[in-house]
Order: sequence, then C-alpha cells, then structure tokens
Amino acid sequence: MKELTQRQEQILELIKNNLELKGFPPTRADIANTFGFKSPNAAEQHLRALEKKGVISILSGASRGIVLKESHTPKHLKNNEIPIIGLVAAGQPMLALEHVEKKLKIPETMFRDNADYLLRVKGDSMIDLGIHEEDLIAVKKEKECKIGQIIVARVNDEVTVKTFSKNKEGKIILKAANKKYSDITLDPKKEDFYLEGVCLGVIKSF
Amino acid sequence: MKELTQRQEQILELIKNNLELKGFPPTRADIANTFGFKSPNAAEQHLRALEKKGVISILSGASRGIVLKESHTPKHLKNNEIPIIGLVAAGQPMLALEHVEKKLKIPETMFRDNADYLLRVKGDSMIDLGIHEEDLIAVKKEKECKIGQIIVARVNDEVTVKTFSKNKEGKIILKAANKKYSDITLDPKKEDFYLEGVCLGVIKSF
DNA sequence: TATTATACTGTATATAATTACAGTATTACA
DNA sequence: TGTAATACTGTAATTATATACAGTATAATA
Repeated sequence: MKELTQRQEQILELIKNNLELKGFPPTRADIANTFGFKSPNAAEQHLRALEKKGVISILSGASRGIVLKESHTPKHLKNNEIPIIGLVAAGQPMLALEHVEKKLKIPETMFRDNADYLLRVKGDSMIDLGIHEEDLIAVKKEKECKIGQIIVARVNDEVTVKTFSKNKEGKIILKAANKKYSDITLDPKKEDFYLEGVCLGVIKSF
Repeated sequence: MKELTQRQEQILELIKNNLELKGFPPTRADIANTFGFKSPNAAEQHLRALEKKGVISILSGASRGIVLKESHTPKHLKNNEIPIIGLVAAGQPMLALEHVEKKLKIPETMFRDNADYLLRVKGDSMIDLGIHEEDLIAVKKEKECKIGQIIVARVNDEVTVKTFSKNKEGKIILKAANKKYSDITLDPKKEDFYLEGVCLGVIKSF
C-alpha cells in the first residue's frame, strides 16, 4: 500500500474524528468546509485517492458511504474480542469451543503485543511472579520463545504455565516460580513438548 | 425513561446493527425496507418516538443523522478510556493531568465494577498478593470500604496501597502483603487518612 | 369516553449529497 | 520530456434523504 500524502492523512483523520465525535462519516461538503475547499469535488477526489490506496472504501450512491478498511479502523471502534479459556482437558485443542468461558475485548495497547486468548490459571506454580490461581494470563500464540519468557506449553498433552529455559546440553527446562516445585527437565525421547504460546501479561481481579 | 415497545426495540436494534456492520446509521428508507414498510414515514415516526423516549437524538437536516444516546451506545462503540496514573507527588490530587501517562480503554466486564483509573504501583509492599512494582492496579473511587479490601489511600498526603482493616478499638490498620513490612496503625489524632478508592484488580505486563 | 400513543399507508417536496464533467496549476516519476 | 499523481476551482445534474401533510386503524390511558 502506497503511503498517504499529508493532505490525505488529514482527510483520513477527519473521517475518523467525524466517526468518533458524531457517530457517522462526513459528507463531501463537510470535508470541503473543514478544509476550506470551495468545491465538494476536491473532497471527492481525495476520497477517491484514499480508496485507490486501500484505506477506505466508498459505497456508491449511499450518503456518507465511507467505510474505513479494517487496518485503519481506530482500535476502539473494533470489537476485537478474545476468548477466556478455562480448564483445558488433556488431548483437547486449546481453543476448543467448550473451554470458552466468555469473551473479553482487550485494547491493543494493553500488553506489548496482541493477545490471542486469556487462560484461566490453575495451580500455584507461578505465584512468585504474581500469577495466582484463577488469574487470567494473556497468551499470544507463538512457535518459538526465548529463555526467560513465561510460556504456555503442553507437556505430555497437559497444559502448563512455566518459565522457559535450557541447560548446557540444550535440553528444555521448565521452571516454576514457587519454591515448592522443582525444575522440570524434558527428555525429548520420553517427553512430548509443544509450545502453545508466550505469556504477555496477567489480569487479576479482587 | 418510558419503556420501548417491541417495534421500537427492533428499530433501535436495527440502528445498532447498521452502525456495527456498516459503520454509519441507516436512512428512513433503509429502515422501511428492512421492516417492509411501504412508507419511509413509518420509519420517521418510529425515530421520533425513540427520540421522545430519549434513546436517540435526530440531527435535523443531516442525512443518517441518528445518534445513540450514551446509555444506549454499545460498549465497544464507546471510547471509555481511563487514565494511567504514574507517581503522584505529595500534596497533589490523584487525577492531576501531569500524572497521566496515557489512557487505556478497559472493557466494562473486565473487573467486577468500572474502574476510574489505573495506578502504576511503586514499591513491593503488596507482593504476596501478586502486586509488584510497575503493575497497574485498577482503582474505583469510593468513600467507604470494607475490611479486607485492598485500598488506595492517602496517609499524611502520601499515596499508598494496602489492605484495609480495623482493630478492636476501631482504629484503622493498614496491612502490607509482605513480611518485610509491619502493619500501620493509624492514630486519628496524629495521622491524616483519606480513602482514594478500592482496588478492583491488577494488570501485569511481562 | 375523549385523548394520546402506537403503527402504519400514501403522496409530495425541499434539500442534502453524490458524482460527472470541464478546467488550472504544481510536483513526482520514468 | 511526457505522463501520472496531487491538489484544487467551478458548475451542474441526478439521486438520496429528510420530512411535512393527510389519512386509517387499533390499543392504551386518563
């Protein structure tokens, strides 16, 4: 997608503002007025340019028929809900519908990255990091992770939350954040390991 | 506010759907079409009725000039951002603009009640409850609180987060959740106590 | 029992809004 | 050096839309 000119950015901003403040898109005349254009056609042509660049679409014939493309829709106008996942039974996929407690809309800026789901924590193995039973952890699906990251993984088909690490021989070590539990060293011959995702953060309710 | 009739509920639903799906309100003709009315005036009159009952307002002259009143705006269409408050200097009000780091939109259903602001935690006095330095606690302004609640309070003009309690004599006791700190018993003659709010939950980022 | 609210049809009109066409001028690009 | 993109003015036609006015019928309310 080509970059927008300064003017086009301004027009796009105006559209967003209009949506936010009034609840519907502006007309060509509205745009012309705010920018001082003497012809509504100036606005029309800017809209066409924006459409060409893929940031809006124009519904022909409809008044105020300006639709922001997904990627240009202000975050709070989107309904990007993610599911809250309860207990996951062994052998079942994470996002199986029967585990979804409900859905919650998480603002994009809340964690460092977009979460794919919230997992309700079972057990006390991570309490030293402030993760307690019944807390929700925000998880982003990943195929790889770095040492030191808190991860959600399957070990022998069971879902677990631990800190990821490796030993000198390159074996995976899963560390609990609780003195009661000792590290788990995974023997790739015997144990089955699958990374579900990394933990972006925690939501805790009192 | 009077109750809506079944038809009026349907019209209101249509408006919400239109906003959600298309991004702008419907025209009278749109409404008439979806319900099979043979006159746009039928739609017009329903809108007038809705306006009279206070659930929408109609901007005269503007096409699609239907605005949902605050209480009837779907949650995710609202931009109900709450501020993130950083370090609060002694003697300054909580919500003073200079402490606002940024704003974040919190879904209404995230905590048991709507939060008024997010406070960035300083110190380690509540770590046993999973509240660490730099975490955000969701705070609801309250004038009263119950024993056992985690509260945000001013003690001698300094902001502190503690668990609220009382002793046999009725004196306020503020308990830290960290063995390193002992309880603070407040002597109303010497010490100045002001409840800022109660803690609804914590948001923690890794 | 009169009045108001609800729930429409049907017609008509003013105005709101899109959108086509014809230009001018400047800058970017190839 | 020609072509396309940007950034507008100006005019005008067509269509989209709001909205007034005149009815009909039924249920709720005072």
